[in-house]
Amino acid sequence: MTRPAHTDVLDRLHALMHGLRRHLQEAMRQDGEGLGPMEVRCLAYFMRNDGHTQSDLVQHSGRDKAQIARIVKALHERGLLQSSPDPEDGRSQRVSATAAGQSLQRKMQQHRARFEKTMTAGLSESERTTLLSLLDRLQDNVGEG
Amino acid sequence: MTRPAHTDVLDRLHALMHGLRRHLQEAMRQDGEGLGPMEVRCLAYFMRNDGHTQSDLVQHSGRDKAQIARIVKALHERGLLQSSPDPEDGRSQRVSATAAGQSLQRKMQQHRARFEKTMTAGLSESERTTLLSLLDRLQDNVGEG
DNA sequence: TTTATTGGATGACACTGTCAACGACATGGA
DNA sequence: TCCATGTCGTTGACAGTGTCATCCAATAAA
Repeated sequence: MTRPAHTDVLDRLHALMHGLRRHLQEAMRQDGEGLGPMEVRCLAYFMRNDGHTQSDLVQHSGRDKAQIARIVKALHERGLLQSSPDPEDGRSQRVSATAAGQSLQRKMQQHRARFEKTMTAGLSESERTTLLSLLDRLQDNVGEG
Repeated sequence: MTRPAHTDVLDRLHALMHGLRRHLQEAMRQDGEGLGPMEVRCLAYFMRNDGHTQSDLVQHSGRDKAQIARIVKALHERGLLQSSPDPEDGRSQRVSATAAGQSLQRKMQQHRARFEKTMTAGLSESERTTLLSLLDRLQDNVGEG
């Protein structure tokens, strides 16, 4: 008899992410002016790292630079990000969030925080810590390939 | 001073899934005849639930029926799934995996199991159990909306 | 100066997820 | 029986995401 499957963690993670995306995208549509999750993340990055470049974000996030370039462009066109040429490197643009971008990002961050709180409801502080550390260890195991 | 962010779990899960998708898609390209992850899942479902219908899978997975329909169709055209009309309901098709589908799915399942093993390397059995139970509790918290 | 590298933009494509609409069949009630 | 309503499955359309390859301009290295 074939064993049912040693993929419990995988299955759980997948199911969890599915419900998670639905929830967050819902919230973003209501209150996020139609921004996608990645756009929110990108905005958050440049709010926390004012004046960084696209490349910085590419390196930090591990995402494809094409994807980042398009997201930055879209946020720029919406007036949520602004860029100024890097005085030390003519290829780079130093990116930062506009006032509108900061305001919107704060609202989105509250959404995310509220959602995380809902998701982790019923977990004690030590359970939460345990979960975080376990997830980090999984991440370390798949990080380098 | 603004608090850094109470979205640690969210962030971890997101990062984890990103690396995870890359790994699995890589494996599927090598050894999976170009099947997408969802196609593999779908195939696995009909292998474990022989003779079920598309609707069963829709209900079980929570996915959109349009998505399921296209995946089933694709797998059908590749000769990995076969369907026969339901004698009790002229609208339904009873779906099952062909021999080729079963063989391929077994290979994919091994990939998934191996990957899960890599991912959870270094976790003791009790840690693994703890992780599963914590993930389930998160799932419960977001499951119903 | 010539060459290699890097930041960034763009095109192309695949996978996923979602919504709307449709045809075919099923079922309940008038 | 006939009609309304609901369900199974199909298809079209579209948005978001992830990836690869290519290109330009500017910089750094030879």
